[in-house]
Amino acid sequence: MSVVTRFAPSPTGFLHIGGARTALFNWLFARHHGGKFLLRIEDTDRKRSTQEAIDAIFEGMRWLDLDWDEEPLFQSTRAQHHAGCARKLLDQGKAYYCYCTPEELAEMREKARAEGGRMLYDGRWRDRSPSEAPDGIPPVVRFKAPQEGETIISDSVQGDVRVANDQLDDMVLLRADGTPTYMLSVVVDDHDMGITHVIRGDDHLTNAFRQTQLFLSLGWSPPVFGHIPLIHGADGAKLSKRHGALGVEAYRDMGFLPETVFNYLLRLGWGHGDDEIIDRQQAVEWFDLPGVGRSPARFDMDRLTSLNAHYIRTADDRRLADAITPLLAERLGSPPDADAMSRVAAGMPELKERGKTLGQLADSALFYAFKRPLELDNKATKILNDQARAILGRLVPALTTFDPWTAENIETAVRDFAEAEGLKLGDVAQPLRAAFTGTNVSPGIFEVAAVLGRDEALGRIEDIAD
RNA sequence: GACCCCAUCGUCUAGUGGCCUAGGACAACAGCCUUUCACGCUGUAGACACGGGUUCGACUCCCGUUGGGGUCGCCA
Repeated sequence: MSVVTRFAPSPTGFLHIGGARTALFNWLFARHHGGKFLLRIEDTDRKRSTQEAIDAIFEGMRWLDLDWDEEPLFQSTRAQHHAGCARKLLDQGKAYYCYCTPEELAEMREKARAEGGRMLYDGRWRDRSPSEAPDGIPPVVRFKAPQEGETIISDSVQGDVRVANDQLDDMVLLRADGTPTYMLSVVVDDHDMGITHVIRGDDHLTNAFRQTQLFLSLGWSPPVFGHIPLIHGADGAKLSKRHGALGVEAYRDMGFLPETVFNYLLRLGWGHGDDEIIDRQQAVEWFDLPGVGRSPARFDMDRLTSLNAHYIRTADDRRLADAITPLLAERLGSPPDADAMSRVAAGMPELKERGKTLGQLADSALFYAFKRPLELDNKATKILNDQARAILGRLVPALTTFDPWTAENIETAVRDFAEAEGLKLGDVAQPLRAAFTGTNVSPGIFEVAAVLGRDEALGRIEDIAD
């Protein structure tokens, strides 16, 4: 059997981190098994669905490079067909009209709660004749669910889960206005799309029972379910806006690389021995449902950040320079010029060892983009006292006597100078750093000097030296 | 409240009855390296929720308790 999975978000908001992981697992599972990964937009709630949300979902998927097969299916376009399936059940006596008013249902739940039972529909119209229908109340169509026995799903993640059928009520298939509900639409679409594996959040586990019954009632065999545990916030509760549950684009904007988010999400609830750094190719090869854990995982920003530091360190220099260009422009107040950017690119091998996010990377690269004379921060000002300025003044001639201008030669020159002057290397290096960068923290100072070039380097020294 | 799910270091996890004096990673702490900051390296601290079984032997299997989570819409 060839595998077909799907990701079916409802476009009522951005692609949040939990949804992204669901998409990731579906994508991985399909790719691992050489099957198809489909996308379905569940926009049946027209009031809450927006084009912005649809765009955000597509964008998030592309950012993570989760490519889908075939054109995305918009569920709203299939409403007629869904309703037809409900009528078929009606004709076969597997569904019925219910004339309860919302008030009546509210009262029913109120009573159930008071009596300590489940807040279920009591099936009061299940066996009543339509001739008893009250005037002026448009009915909904309810599914005539089995009342005895139990429903079992063999979940690929959770194992066999069973529930007594009397714990499940007759769900609404068609609303009073004739539009299909989520329960009906999902089942019909999953069937029509040939979905073999439904991988989704654990919060859908109870829906799986009802959907299984519906599949059976329509004469179809249900797909294999895999309910993956939810992602929780640091406090252990379901990730919500309260916890800063953000869209993937928010993580992009915070300076995280897509491969970081990919790797992080992958390791949340799934593991492969002691492996931590796993690229997409390796993930496709290794991923499978039996490896997915059953307990919820908490979102950990520290770990995400640490992974990002790793992926920045190993990323291509040119790509990083391009990625931080807009951030530099923001900080400078205008786009960095070509000279500035070539220095930034040249300095990238050392810079990327230090930045944990693209924002930090931009901050640390900023001094390369500055124009002379540099503005000194407090630390640099403190370092550049009269004595330090005098030292730098005497150092200048020593920096003009050798070629080529390489980190190695610069280091030799500075060390020789320090020795000749009876100074510790730090007595020269720290003032140099302050002069070159305007601050007290930077990559190795000889590499910085080399990247700046002799003219720029000497210029920056002369700007502050006596 | 009812139903369902879950339970190993602070966090993510390895572990599928003996390889476990429970391994790795992040975070924490100490140190080394060093011109600063990182990186890197070394080390320290840190967990099988509890109670019963089953077994020659349980982190691993069963039951209960406790704790956490999810679901109970004419939302998806």
